[in-house]
Amino acid sequence: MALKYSKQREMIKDFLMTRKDHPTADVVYTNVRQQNPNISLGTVYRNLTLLADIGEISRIRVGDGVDHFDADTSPHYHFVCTECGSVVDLQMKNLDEIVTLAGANFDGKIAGHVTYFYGICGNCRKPEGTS
Amino acid sequence: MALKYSKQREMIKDFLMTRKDHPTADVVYTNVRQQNPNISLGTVYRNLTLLADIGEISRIRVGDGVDHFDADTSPHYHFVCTECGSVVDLQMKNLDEIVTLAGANFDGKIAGHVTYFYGICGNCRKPEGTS
DNA sequence: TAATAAAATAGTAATGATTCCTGATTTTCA
DNA sequence: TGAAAATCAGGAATCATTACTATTTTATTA
Repeated sequence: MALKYSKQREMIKDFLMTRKDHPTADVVYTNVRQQNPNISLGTVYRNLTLLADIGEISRIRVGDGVDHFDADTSPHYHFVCTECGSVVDLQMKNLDEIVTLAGANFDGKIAGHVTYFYGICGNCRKPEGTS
Repeated sequence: MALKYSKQREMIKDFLMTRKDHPTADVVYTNVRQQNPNISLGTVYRNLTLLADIGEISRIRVGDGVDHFDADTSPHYHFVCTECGSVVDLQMKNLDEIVTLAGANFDGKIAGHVTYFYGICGNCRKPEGTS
């Protein structure tokens, strides 16, 4: 079970760290392939899952049927554009206090929450040809 | 495009209304099949999507890779058990004010939010054999 | 009520994201 | 260096969901 170094894993992590958006496995694959044309899609998936499991990256699910990945593991919220599908970070305070609200009338143990916002992003909002 | 009556659609909606939990398409399928053994899985998916599109039911995505459906379309929040995977309703106030927080430092237009909570449900929390 | 157009169905094939499998290659460390 | 363990490439398999098509239902209208 001991983790061993892998060139591929390093490339995947490095690529993810260069991106402010939150690429999908397939986007990671096509990009990393430009440096290493032999890397396989399975390797990308396996390493993204591994990195997420050990907490070096985080997996983002925003209901579009595809997992996104983020090299920034600090807690923060995301916005999904319903027009272009882009996923971007939001600058806002943490909302952990809502867990208390949720637990008030509940007999289980709430460990955390998942929140994301949706709407039209700044780019899609601008009409065509507006400078 | 006019909607026509369909026995299958009625059965699906009726079944969903009897459930407090939030069944997946496959659960709907196996249950409705007890009344109508000829119904096809495609018909279940098509009608669930149609009913969700016209707002008669709602589609719930809680990151487990499977869509859940809910006959209660009023806005409310869900809890997902990380142990047994069950999805249940939470009794708590609406959190729409967080959309304002999210929009404060953002140049797009935020239309809404998706929030769900996770942890251990009341059933899974109880040790075996405890009465 | 019969004819007819539109919508819906059953059954099956196709899709797309992701995971699994296998034999070959790397990494690690004694 | 040598060998065990981890990782890889490539491809097959899985699983939820959607698409396709010939047939059946529903609704409308003569």
